[in-house]
Amino acid sequence: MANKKVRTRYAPSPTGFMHVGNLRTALYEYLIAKSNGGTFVLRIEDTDRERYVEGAVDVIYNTLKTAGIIHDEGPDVGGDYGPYVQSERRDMYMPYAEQLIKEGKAYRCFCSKERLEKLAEDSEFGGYDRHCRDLSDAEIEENLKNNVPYVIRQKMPLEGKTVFNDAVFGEISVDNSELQDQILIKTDGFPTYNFANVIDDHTMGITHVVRGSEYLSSTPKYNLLYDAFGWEIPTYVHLPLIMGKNEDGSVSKLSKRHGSTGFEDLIEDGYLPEAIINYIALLGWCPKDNREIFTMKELEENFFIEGISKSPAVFDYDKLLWFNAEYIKAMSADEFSEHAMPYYKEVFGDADIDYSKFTGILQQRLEKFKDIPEKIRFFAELPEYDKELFVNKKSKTNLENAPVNLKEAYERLKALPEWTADAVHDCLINMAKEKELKNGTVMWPVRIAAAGQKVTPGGAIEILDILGREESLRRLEIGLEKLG
RNA sequence: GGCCCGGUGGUCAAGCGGUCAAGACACCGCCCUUUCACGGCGGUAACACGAGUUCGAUUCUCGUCCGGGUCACCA
Repeated sequence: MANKKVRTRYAPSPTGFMHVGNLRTALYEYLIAKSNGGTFVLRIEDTDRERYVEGAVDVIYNTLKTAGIIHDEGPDVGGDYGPYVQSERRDMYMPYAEQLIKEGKAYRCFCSKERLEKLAEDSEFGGYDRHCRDLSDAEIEENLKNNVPYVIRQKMPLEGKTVFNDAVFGEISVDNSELQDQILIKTDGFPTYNFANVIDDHTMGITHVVRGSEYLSSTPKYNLLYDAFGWEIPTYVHLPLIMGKNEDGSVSKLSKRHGSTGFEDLIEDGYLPEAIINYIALLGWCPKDNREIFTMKELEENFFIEGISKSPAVFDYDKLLWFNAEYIKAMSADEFSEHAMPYYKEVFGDADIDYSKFTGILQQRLEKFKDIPEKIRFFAELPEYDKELFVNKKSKTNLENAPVNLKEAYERLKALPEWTADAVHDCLINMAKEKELKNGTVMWPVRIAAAGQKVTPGGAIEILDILGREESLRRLEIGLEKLG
């Protein structure tokens, strides 16, 4: 086994929605494969036609692609173990079930739905009573002849335990008496999810079955199937659940009521794919050196199964936001501008503007690109504001000195031969020095007049520089009017 | 309810018999500073509980409690 090449698979149902829990499962499957030089397979489990959603498969492709989780084999890229869409494999399951019948490990169950329902109502013993397990050959022949619909069930051992070893949770033991004679093939001839899963995983050579811990207690059923066929049981890697925090402080499995839980929702909310991946990689896994920032490549190099945690983790949007800001800060200026451009345009339309200056003031203080418009809107239009904004204790400004200093600054700026950031800077700093004032005493009223709001990205000098001479002076005049 | 799993600060988490119980996010304070941020420094805050085993338990065992998962002709 040690030498066997690792193969993992991600087997989503096309529902049109990629939950972050599923995304993390896909990520870990990918990382387990890649960190071992293995192969990552994508298999689409679309047997449930009733749940079929138009375009849902594309959502899967697009999500994996933008997330950087690239599969080596799959419906779109092919491979030696196809087909990779379950509905195209439907004919291969029945022979396996029939083989089990022949070997006495499974049987046809002719029980009607009504009988089963009654059974569930009547007894506190929930489950099938194995009524058809020991039908005589004659009875079976009779039913077959009369075309009585049937399912195929597996014969579970009546006593003993099934024990297996999970790579994360360790040894798990379940009494066989807990296990029902599970259905392998449904009345319509289609395999159940569990059965198809085992057949597919085996025939596709999957070595590591990675999935959420909700499968932990049903894993013995899978193993009994592997045993029945005499197949090697794969390595199981069960992942802890991702939880969401409820308003009352309790936690439960992450769902839509906790906020955005789909990959596309998160993107829509302004989170970068790299940040999302980085964050969820650490939600349930910890590197040896406790590092936080990882590119996908670095994750591939550092991931190891023993680092996976057993306990469920609460999804923390604050931490995700921090990752997002880190990724924004780490961008080159050009990269930042490229991401920011749609938002710049949202505020300024097609105006001819040197946006690089915006990038300069925004990059270090931005958490999400979608926050840009609200941060720079005041450049496009001076907001209504109250003159009380000119009062700031720390800068030692008040309604008495603000008009005086603003007036002085205005006159000096107006006389400036050229309007550059340096020129404006020197002008205002010199004024403060000459008047023996704190820099802030001069800067504060200027910035307030120029911006019309208390909090701004960048200071007075950057704002004046971006606004340009004409608009700057106009705004300062408005400020003086307000104060006068 | 039966069965399975989990339980270190508000959150993510290191730890794997002997530590003053790391680190990150969030929060608070200070510094830097023309606001806000960024950055720097510092702070508050945790081993669910009770028995064992042991010279010594956050680490091992059992019980209790709490939390979650699972018991389909769904996937």
